[in-house]
Amino acid sequence: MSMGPKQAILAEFAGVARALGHAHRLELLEHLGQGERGVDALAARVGLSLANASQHLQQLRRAGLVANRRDGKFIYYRLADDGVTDLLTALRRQSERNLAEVDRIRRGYFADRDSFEPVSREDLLERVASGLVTVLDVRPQDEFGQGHLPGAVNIPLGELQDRLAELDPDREVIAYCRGAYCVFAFEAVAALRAQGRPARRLVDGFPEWKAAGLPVATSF
Amino acid sequence: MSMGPKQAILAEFAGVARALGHAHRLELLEHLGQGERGVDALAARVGLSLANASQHLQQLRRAGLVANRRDGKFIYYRLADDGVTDLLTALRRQSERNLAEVDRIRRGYFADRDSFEPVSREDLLERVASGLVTVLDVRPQDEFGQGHLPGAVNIPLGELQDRLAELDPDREVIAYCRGAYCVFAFEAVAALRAQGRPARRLVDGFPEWKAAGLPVATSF
DNA sequence: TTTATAATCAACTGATCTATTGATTGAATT
DNA sequence: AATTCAATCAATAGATCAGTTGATTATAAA
Repeated sequence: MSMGPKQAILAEFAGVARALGHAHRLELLEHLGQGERGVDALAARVGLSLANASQHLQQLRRAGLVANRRDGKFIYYRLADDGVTDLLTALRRQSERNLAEVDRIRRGYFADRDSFEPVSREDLLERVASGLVTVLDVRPQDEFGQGHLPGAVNIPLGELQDRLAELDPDREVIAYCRGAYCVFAFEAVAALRAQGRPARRLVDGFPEWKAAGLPVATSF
Repeated sequence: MSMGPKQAILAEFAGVARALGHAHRLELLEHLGQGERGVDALAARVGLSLANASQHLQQLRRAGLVANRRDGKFIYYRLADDGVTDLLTALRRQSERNLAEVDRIRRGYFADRDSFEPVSREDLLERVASGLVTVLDVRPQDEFGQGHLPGAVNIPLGELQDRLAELDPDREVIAYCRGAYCVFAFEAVAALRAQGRPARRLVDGFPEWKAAGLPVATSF
C-alpha cells in the first residue's frame, strides 16, 4: 500500500468530501447553520430516525465539519466554524455552474415562484441603510431567536397570511430563510406578491450572512 | 420516495461532493489543473490502470467537474472551469483547519523540509516587480509548456542538481509546482538551502495561480 | 480490408456505505 | 437503587462503490 505524504493528505481531503456526499448530511449541515441543536431536534427536522441522524452527525464530526458538547443528557451539535458554510457555498456554486440537473430543478420549481432577481447581501445592506425596506425572516421562531439579521421581523411562513397587517404595505419586503434553496423565502415572496405587495428575496440565507462576518442579532 | 425540490437539489450537490470523495480522483484533478491531458497520460501519472482511470474520469465528468474532447483517437480531459480549483481550495482550507490528521502528516513530512514561511501570491508579485527573485518552476517540462507563471525558469526537480549554474546564487529563489501538497517544491527548496542558497516556496501551485485570474505564459 | 491503438463498456468480486433494529451507556429524576 | 430519557453502539441486510479482467467501439494507419 505505502502512500506518499501527498496521497495520505488527499485521502483526508477525500474523507471530508465524502462526508458532504449525502443529501441528509447536507440538510443536517443546513440546519446546523442556523445554530446549534440537539440530535433529537435535528432528526425530527430532517425526517430521520434518531439512530440514523446520530450516525450521520458522527460522520460529520469525524470529518471535522461539526463539533458537539454535552449539557446534561442532551448532546448539542454545531458547525465546527464559519468556514464550513464557505465550503458549502463553494460546493453550491460549482454544482450550479455545471450541473444541468440543478438548473432543471431550479427552473421547474424555484424560477416559477420567483421570476425577480434575488437581492445580494450588499444590496440589502444599502437598502436597509436608506430605510426603504422591511427585512423579513420567515424561519420558525426558535431559529430566529438563535440568530437573525439585525432589524429583521420574524413571521414564520405558516403565520404570514394572518399577520400581514404587521408589514407596512408601502415598503418593499426582502425575505430570507435558511439558505439559497430553502423554500420558505420563495413561498413568502410569492404570497406577498399575490397580495400586490412588493417583495423579493435575499440570494441566500442566514448562515451565509453570518459566515460573511456581517452583524447578527439574537433574542436571548 | 418523493423528494421535495430542496432534497433533489441537495442530492445533486451530494453527488458532486461524492465525486471529490476519493484520493485518486483528487489526484486526477490536481494533474488536470496543470492543463488538459489524455486518459493514458493521466493513468500513468496517477498510477492507475487505464480502465480504472477512465472510470474515475467519467465520474468526474458526470459531476460536471471535468470536460473532455476527442482529437483523433485520443480523448483529452480538462477541468470544467477555474471554479473547480476554487472548490478544491475551499476543500483543502476546511480540511486543514479541522482535521488533526492533516496537521500531523504535514508536520511529520512537510514541515521538516520547509520550516520557512511560504510566499503568498501577492508577495511573489511584489518581489518579482522589484526584480529581487527568481521564480522556479520544478514541474516536468511538458506541464511547464502548457502554462506557467510569467518569467518563471523551468528546471524539473530531477535536473536541479545538475543545473544549479543556471540560477544566480545571489537572488532568492521562489519555487512552485502543482499545488500546496506537491512535494517537488518542498524538495527543491530543501536542495537549494542545502547548497546555502536562499529559497522559499509559493504557498500553492500553478492551478491556484491561474484560477486567481493572474497572468499565465505558455511555450507553444 | 486488415491491423493497431486509445478509450470505453460489461461483468464480476470484494469492500464500503446506508438504514433499521434492539441493546447499552450516561445523566437526571424519583 | 430503580426509572426515565437522550444518545450512542452493535449487528445486520441491502445497496452502492472500487478495481480487475476481457470484450467492444472509434479512429487512424498499413
